[in-house]
Amino acid sequence: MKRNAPARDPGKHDHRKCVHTALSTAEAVCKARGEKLTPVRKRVLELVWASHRPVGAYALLDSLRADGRSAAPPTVYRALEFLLALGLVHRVESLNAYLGCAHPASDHAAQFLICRQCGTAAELEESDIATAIDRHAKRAGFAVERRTVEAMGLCAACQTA
Amino acid sequence: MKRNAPARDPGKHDHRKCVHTALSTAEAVCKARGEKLTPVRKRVLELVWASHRPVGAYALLDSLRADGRSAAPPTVYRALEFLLALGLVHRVESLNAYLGCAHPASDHAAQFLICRQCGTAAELEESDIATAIDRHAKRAGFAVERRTVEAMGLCAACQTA
DNA sequence: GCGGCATCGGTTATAGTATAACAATACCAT
DNA sequence: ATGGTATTGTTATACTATAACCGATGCCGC
Repeated sequence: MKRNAPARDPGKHDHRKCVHTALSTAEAVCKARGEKLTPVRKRVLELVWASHRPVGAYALLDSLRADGRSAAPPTVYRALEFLLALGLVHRVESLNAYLGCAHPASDHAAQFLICRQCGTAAELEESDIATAIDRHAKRAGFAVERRTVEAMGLCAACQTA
Repeated sequence: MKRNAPARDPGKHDHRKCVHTALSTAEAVCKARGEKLTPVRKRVLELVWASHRPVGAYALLDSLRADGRSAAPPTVYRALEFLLALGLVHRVESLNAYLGCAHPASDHAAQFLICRQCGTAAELEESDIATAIDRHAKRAGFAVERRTVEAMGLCAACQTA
């Protein structure tokens, strides 16, 4: 699997802007919730947003160390825990990896489309998927609290290639 | 989380029969596909079916060793790989654990309802959930190959308790 | 200012999950 | 019996995650 190319065709979006938006939103979310976006947390968020691919915790750790920062696994896991709690990043269960959240403002049920070829992940936020799950769960008497929905396959670009 | 009680109210189903059915079906599936259900594989399947809870690979390993069998991680991972390939067990991504498949005959898209209290997992097989995912994926130009759908929450029994 | 408290990050150690690589064995077909 | 293939044994190691403890920092009330 290719993992080093840019996450999307660079012609198709300004990734710098992408990251900048994510960081600004994060500042706003933290302010609103009375939480602090410390340098470590901010840097981890920035690193997660460095691509549109889910990133492993240890890859983030390596990047922190490359910054010259003293870091150990708890450093990155604590930052991720914080960011996850605020909905600023998602965990991709089927990859044990983390992804920047595209819509952190809302307390949403997200779904992911993960390309097995290029590794990019797109985030959906379709309420009817969540609703369908909840409906069948309810029929079984089950009270849903969290949903994990991840589709593996090929993105548009990798299908043609 | 309670993890030692029986998976369901023992009055509600004959679990011995449950396991027996799973093993017979497995024999049939293997025969039909020209694969061998060796003693290790059969035993791992039986252990996975010992409860209606997802079981970790290392718990299976401990059980194999308790049998007096010489076993190491690859022993159980190879058996699981085999059983997964035949659709006889599922992997629950959000728990890194394995669950006997309730409907191994069909090549189905399964969904799971996992109780965070008692640890039991119920398997659904609702085509409309898969269809909803596929529909939104298609709109994004994404070709779905596998879906992971796992709902965490409280089962009927644990809600009343 | 000072003490007390809470939060955060650093550090070490360890738990938990999974696979690579190679050796030995069992099984089957000829 | 012989050779080939599938399976299992064995050792080592990689990858993912958390526990526990400590020191630094900053804030708050007095």
